[in-house]
Amino acid sequence: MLKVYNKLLKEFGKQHWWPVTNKTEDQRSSSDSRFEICVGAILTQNTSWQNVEKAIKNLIESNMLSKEAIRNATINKVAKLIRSSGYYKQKAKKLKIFASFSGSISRENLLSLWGIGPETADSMLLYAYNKPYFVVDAYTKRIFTRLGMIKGDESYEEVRALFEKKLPKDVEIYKEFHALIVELGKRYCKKEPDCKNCPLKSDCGHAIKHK
DNA sequence: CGCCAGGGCCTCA
DNA sequence: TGAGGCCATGGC
Repeated sequence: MLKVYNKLLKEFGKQHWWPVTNKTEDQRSSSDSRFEICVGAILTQNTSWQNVEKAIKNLIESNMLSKEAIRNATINKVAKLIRSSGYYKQKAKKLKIFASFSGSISRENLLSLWGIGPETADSMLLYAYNKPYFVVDAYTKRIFTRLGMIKGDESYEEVRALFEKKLPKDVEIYKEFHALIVELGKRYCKKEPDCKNCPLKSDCGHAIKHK
């Protein structure tokens, strides 16, 4: 597991995922940047990050990227701004529900909110709140199934538990590893994988079978 | 034109 | 508790 991480880190370098907006030009507070990460986590559900970036840009330009602004806006107003991220009516509702949540941020509380499932909750906890929850996504399952390290029919929680058991409990490693997994999934371990050029081909039984 | 992207909810067995 | 349908835009 750590070997895979180190290989990917060497191959791709640091990914620096979140926070996205450059904090040089405006003095956004850390709570602003936290909220922005959580918004991104919701908007990117089953959606390419490019489409999400446009939506976030629209929110910023309308001065709407804050809990208060989203909480006080109508669903339609939010929906219009985030249209490019897809599923925009659902996501507008999800954003409003999250922006209206005033309890403490725990995994259990996040999961109790409509629109926040395990991956979104863990993304928020890890990237916005620096808590050691490993984020499992479709790429993670696909890649580690092909690597032969899981069977592929495990539940989200089972896969998460495996990673958290195998890896040192280190937030920075969790953040970087998940980002690297996404990068490998996008570049090589696609639905139709490009095994020939994959940096993990020497470790991967799947790559050997598929020439 | 078809396929898919940094999922989650609902329904129905 | 798990499979299948649904949500929707934009890039290639």
